[in-house]
Amino acid sequence: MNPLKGMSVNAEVAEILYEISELYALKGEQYRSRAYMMAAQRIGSLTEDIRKIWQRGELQSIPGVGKSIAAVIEEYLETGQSSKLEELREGLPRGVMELIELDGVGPKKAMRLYEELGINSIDELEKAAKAGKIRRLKGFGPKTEENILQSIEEYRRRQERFLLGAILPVIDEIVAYMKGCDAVLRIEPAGSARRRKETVGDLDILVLSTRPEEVVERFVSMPRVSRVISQGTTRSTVIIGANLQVDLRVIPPESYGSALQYFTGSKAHNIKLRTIAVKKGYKLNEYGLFDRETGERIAGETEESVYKALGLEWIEPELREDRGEIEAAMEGRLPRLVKEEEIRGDLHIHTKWSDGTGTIEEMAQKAMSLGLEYIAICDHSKSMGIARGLDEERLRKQMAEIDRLNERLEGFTVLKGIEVDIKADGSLDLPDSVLKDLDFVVASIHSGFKADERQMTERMIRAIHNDYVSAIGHPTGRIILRRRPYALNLDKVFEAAAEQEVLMEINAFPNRLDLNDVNAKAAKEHGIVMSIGTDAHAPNHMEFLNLGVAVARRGWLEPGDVINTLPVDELLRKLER
DNA sequence: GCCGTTTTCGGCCCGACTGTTTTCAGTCG
Repeated sequence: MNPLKGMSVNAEVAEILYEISELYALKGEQYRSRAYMMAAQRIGSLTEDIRKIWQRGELQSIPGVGKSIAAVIEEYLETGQSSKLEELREGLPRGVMELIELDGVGPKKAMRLYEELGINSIDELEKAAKAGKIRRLKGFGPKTEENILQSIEEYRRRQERFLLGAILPVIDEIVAYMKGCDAVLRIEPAGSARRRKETVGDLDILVLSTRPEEVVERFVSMPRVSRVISQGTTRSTVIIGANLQVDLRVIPPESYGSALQYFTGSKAHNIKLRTIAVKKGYKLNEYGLFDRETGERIAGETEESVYKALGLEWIEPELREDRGEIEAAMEGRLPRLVKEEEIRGDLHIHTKWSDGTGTIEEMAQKAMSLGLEYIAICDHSKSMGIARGLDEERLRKQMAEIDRLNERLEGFTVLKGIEVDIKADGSLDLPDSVLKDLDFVVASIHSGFKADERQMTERMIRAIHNDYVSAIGHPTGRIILRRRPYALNLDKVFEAAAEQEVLMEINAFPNRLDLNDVNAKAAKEHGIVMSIGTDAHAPNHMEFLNLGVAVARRGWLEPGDVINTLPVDELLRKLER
């Protein structure tokens, strides 16, 4: 059974290259390792199916892919295997790879543990550490041994990453506590949270202060800190709760912009930026942009000043993934990203009629309080028995209730909709005779996830060809950290959707975010317009709209790419068939 | 292994912190 099944081919190829990169790192070939890492990262972000690029013979046009890596990719696409990977794996027991998962253990230590003590698994490492064998190695000591044991403990209860939606409230908590210290002049979350990545591995908090020690002191004494990993004069790392790592950086005021830039990342984005700096005779770090010769400060107070001095437009944090944004900034063709305040409605709402907890009116009231102008009620259809899905009769009743409610509401519209189930054969769970009377039809797959790619793709394309479908709901079906996307040829799905002018949903529910950023960008490139819906099952779920906007922004979407930026009358005109 | 208005060879981002070292290597972000 191929563990990569269900991933896109691009993700499979990236995965292979990542593993090769890690194996080279263990062998001490850091530059070769990095080359594979860069190529993997870039391929994971490609919006075009890599098979197409290969068929055109243009693999080497991908930045970071040269002759050798192109050959690895080609072999993998042809045979589903990589002889280079096999070869590297043979040279090293699998367990050694496991060791570098531990905090504080990198390729060098892992290899020495393996070569000198024959350790090739985390379990063996634990035994050796408990027996006091680690401290006897040259360059290791009692402290390292103790840290290894602690890291093993953390590794075992570690949750790889956290949902963005779960992390944002924690950030608010930390910011509020830190503001209680008057040495804190300004505090800002940076890192992947600022980039609004769908999952966050750890938190980076940036503080402006002229009294850094006091700030660090406040930081390590936060209420939920369970372990202090490091505590310096300008920098500290702690674990809060069971396993959330939080990094603090304290920066003097004059370096605000460069520090914010630096700590926002991503790593790949920053490396590229610093390479540009080097070529221009500068040095870029968290304190500013400096002339390499004279040491003179060129920029640093604002992020804009740093980008400008490097010949770039300022780049929105959500774009900073080295997915082409630096090239776009050089050429002045960055997108004008859609903003949260431009979203006028939520196009995927559940109510008590099926498995939601709010009435239609409660959902409308909440939407109004959020400043929205409309919502689309999209309860489940009948085959979702568990969710009390609606049959035609109940749906008609709901539609009548919405009509009555709309008569009472001013400056707000409740749209009549449905989240209709796409059945195994691609037909829909409700007849056209009722779908045609709705304003907004979301069609989604909720069963039969195990079907193969061809079946799944055909099923979805058939649904796209229904005359009354407005949008495909959570198109890939993935649940972040839990369920892989179903096998689907998205390229073909997007082609059909573009041709039929069917929307693709960006489902904003925290553990869905489906389409994701890369797929949203790919859909845009196919000429598809997207709809953002929170899939709210309770009134406060509508606050997740910001997560959907985050995905859209990370997918380079502009206001015209998102249908809910339209006022309700224009929206309805667009949806007419 | 990749890449090129300093280069087709010789570089490859940069600094903080820790633990082990008496001046630095490894790791991390």
